[in-house]
Amino acid sequence: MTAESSRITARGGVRADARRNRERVLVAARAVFAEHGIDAPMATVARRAGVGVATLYRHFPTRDALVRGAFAQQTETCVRALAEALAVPDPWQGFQHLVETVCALQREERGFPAAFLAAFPESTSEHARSRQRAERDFTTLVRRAQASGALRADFHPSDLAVVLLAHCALVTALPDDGAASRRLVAYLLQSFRAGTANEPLPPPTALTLRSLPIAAGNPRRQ
Amino acid sequence: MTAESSRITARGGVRADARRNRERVLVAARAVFAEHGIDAPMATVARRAGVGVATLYRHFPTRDALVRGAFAQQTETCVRALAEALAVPDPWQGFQHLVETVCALQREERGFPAAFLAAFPESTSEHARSRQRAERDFTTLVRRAQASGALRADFHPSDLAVVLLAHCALVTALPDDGAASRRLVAYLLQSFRAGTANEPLPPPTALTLRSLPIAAGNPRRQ
DNA sequence: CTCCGAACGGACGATTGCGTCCACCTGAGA
DNA sequence: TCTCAGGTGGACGCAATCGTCCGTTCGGAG
Repeated sequence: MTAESSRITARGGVRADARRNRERVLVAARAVFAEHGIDAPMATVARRAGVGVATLYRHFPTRDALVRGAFAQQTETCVRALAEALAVPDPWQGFQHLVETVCALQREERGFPAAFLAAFPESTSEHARSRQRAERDFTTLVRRAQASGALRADFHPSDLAVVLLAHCALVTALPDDGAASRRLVAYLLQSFRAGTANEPLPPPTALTLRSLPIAAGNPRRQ
Repeated sequence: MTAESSRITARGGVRADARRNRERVLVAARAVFAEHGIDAPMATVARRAGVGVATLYRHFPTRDALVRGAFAQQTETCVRALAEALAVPDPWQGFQHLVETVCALQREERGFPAAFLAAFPESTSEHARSRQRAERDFTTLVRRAQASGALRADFHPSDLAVVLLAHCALVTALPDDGAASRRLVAYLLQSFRAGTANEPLPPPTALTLRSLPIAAGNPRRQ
């Protein structure tokens, strides 16, 4: 009965203030990651959330856990987008929808791209499974679009990774309104489309060659 | 005469061992930056060069100075590529040559992309001038290619920055043989070409969605 | 060969971030 | 209201990196 009583203390067995703090930490984490990148000090997140460091560590033992928690919702959206894409009748539109949705997500939630690409290194078997499944579904989407003749035959599913990786850099490096991102995506989608002429593009960016973005080197995390 | 005598001590007024060490530091810096990213500890560079930390700092007071020194040659190559591109008779080929050369450089010398994009924030007026000039020349190259009808009319010079930034991420993140890079560049160049059908692509990468590259967040350097 | 000062290497203090420990506080069941 | 398990915050010890200081070494002019 001891277990019983303690488990019922509150909604889901977690004390109300604990649950509230967890939420505050997640909000703060998203804000801080967006502002300072995914490597921002844990203490910064804690301060922003108005909690102590220990509290943060109790809820999320590792930085990875925090990152995963912070962007769980966005990851969910990606999975949903894939399902939606497969549901769209026109194969090309489905493909386009997927690419644009994921890129838009990367664009809107700064910090998410890196989190997304961090790729759940070890992760639970559940994550591995869902990821594997996403890959299979995407391949299906590609084959379907190619069969319809709208997607060029030599497009390879791995090209999606190339696109996302490249696009990631853009949105991470630019404090931008997203013009650069939209432009890159438009260029690429036009290349992906089987043998078409050029279509209109979104407006160009205000970048100059002597522009600001300092792309910090990327030490291999080991 | 004191100035005279000290200035003539050696080739260029610098002691022989000093000049030798400077060179060793530069070589080490390129190697270390390529391996661990541009944020690698200064001490690592010093150790690799077989010199003390102080020596490193004496030759290059700041990390920026070191980075700039290490990749001066590559920067020079970029400038030369631009001149070459303008010299090519066929405007499209000139344009293509430039994009491919710069991207190849980014690909070959890992660490250089970030350095290149670091964009000499303040830098000497000389650097500023040479950069401004590069921009002007590139615009000329673009206009010429557009006038010939080979480059799509809505290509904007700022798109080069978009390409380089995106491409930078790819080569920085992937320990790759360059397949992804070549593929991205090919896709983009096809999009840039005015109203053409698809042309053959380099082979796809071996990336999977659950792939390795961890794109570290990129805290705005401040 | 002798001597001077430029160049050298390594130690050092300062700064910053990480993750844990412990004493205090509080929500909620009795 | 009372009680206490679980929650909380901040201080702390540890590790990594930075940039400087200082005593020593060695190139090269006379």
